[in-house]
Amino acid sequence: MKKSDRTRQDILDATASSLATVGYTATTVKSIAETIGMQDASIYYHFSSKDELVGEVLDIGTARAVTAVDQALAEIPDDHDPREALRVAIIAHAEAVLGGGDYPRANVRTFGQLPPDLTHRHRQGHRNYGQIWTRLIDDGVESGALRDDLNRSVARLIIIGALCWAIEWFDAGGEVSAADVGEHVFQMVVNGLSVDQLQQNAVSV
Amino acid sequence: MKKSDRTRQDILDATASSLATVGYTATTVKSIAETIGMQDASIYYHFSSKDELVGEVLDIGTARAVTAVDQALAEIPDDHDPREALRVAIIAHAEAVLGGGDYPRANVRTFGQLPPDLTHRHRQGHRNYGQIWTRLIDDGVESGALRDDLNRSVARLIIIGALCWAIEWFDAGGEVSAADVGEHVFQMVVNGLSVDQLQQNAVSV
DNA sequence: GATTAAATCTAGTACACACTAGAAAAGTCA
DNA sequence: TGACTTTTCTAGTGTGTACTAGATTTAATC
Repeated sequence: MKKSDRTRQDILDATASSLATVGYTATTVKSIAETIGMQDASIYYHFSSKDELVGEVLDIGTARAVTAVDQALAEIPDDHDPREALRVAIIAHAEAVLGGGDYPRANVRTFGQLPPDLTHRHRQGHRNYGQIWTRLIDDGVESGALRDDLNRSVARLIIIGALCWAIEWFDAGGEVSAADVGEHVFQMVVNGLSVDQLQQNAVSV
Repeated sequence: MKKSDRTRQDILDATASSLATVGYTATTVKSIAETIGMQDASIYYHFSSKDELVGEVLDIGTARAVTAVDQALAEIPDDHDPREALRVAIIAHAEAVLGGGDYPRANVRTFGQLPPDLTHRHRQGHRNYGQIWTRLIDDGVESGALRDDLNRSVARLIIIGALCWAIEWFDAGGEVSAADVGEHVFQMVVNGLSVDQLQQNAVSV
C-alpha cells in the first residue's frame, strides 16, 4: 500500500509541475511518465484517465489557494480596517499563485485551455474562491471604507484578473517578489496610482 | 486573383473566430475548413502551415489593437491631464479586446498556449505594444500626476493584465459593456477603490 | 522460501492531427 | 469553344496522442 501512495504522489507532482510550466496540451501522459522514470501505460494503474489525473491536481491547487488566503485572513485582528483584510488576501493570493508550489500555478496557468468537462468540474471551486473576495469587498463598501459607485462584481474580477495574469510575466528569479506584486496590486486598486489631493497640497505648500 | 483573396480572407476570419472562442489547440485545420465549407487540404493552397496562418491572424490582431489605442490617444487635446490619456487608452484597449472583432481577442485568448515558435515571433509586437503604456505611465509620473513610489513596469503589467484577463469572464451580451470594464479598471488603478479623505470629510460634515 | 498480491512493463489499438501528391473541377480569356 | 490557369478535391502518409490487454516483474505475507 505504501509504494502505491508514493508513486501516486510522484505522478501528481510531475503533472502539477508540467501543467504549471507548459500548460494542458503539452502535458502528455508520456512526458509525465518520463519525468518519474516510468512507462506511460503504468500511469493508468494509478489514474483512470489523463483528465482524472489533471482534475485531481487542479482540485489540490484550488484547495491550497483557498487555504493560503483563509489562513492569512485568520491571522489579522478582529477590529481590522477592511482595506487591510483586502491587502492581506491579495498578497496571500500572489504568494500562493506566483511564489508558491506548482499546484496553484497549474490552476491559473491552464485556465482557459482545459477541455469542457474539466472546466465544468471546477466551476464550483472557482465560485467558492470568488466568494471569499466578494465578502471582502462587501465588507469594505458597507463599512464605508471602499467606494460604492462601482460594480462590485467587476471590481472583484479585475483584482483577481490582475493577479492571475501576473503568472504570464512574473519572473520567479527576478528582483520583484511575489509579495511585491501583491503589494503593487493592492496599492493600485485600493489607493490608486493617482497622486491624491492631500499629497498634492502637501507638495505645493 | 479575386477569388483567391476572398477565400484567403474567409480562412483568416474563420481562424480568428475559432482562436478567439476555443483557443489554439482546439482550432484545427479541419474545423477551420468546415466552417467555410471546404476540405482541410484546400487550406494549404493559401497558407503553407497552420502556424503561418495563425501567425498572420495574430499579427492582424496586434496591429488592430495598436491602431485602436493610437487613434484614441490622437483624438485627445494636447494639453491633457496624463491621467486622461491613460483613461482613454485603457478604454480603447478594453473595447478592442472585449467588444471588438475576433482578431485582437484571438491574440489575448491564445496567449500562453502557443507553441514556442509563434510565441517568439510575436514577442516584438508585444514589446511595441507595451511601449505605448510605458510612455503613458512615464508621462504621468514625470508630470507629478501619478505616484512615483511604485515600480512602473509592474504597474504597467498589472493594468494590461487586468484588461487581458477580462476576456475570461467578460460576457459580450451582458449588462456591463466593454467600455464599462475599461472605466472600472481606470477608476480602480488610478483613483483607487478606497474612499479618500476628502470624500470622507465631505460625508462626515 | 513459496505463495499471493501489487505494481510495472511490453506491445499493441484506434484516433485525431498536420500535411502531401496528384487528379478533378472551376474560372478566365482568346 | 478551346486552351490555359487557378482553385479545390480525393485519397492518402506519418506522427503523436490517450488508452488497453496481457505478460512480467517486484514487493509483501505466511
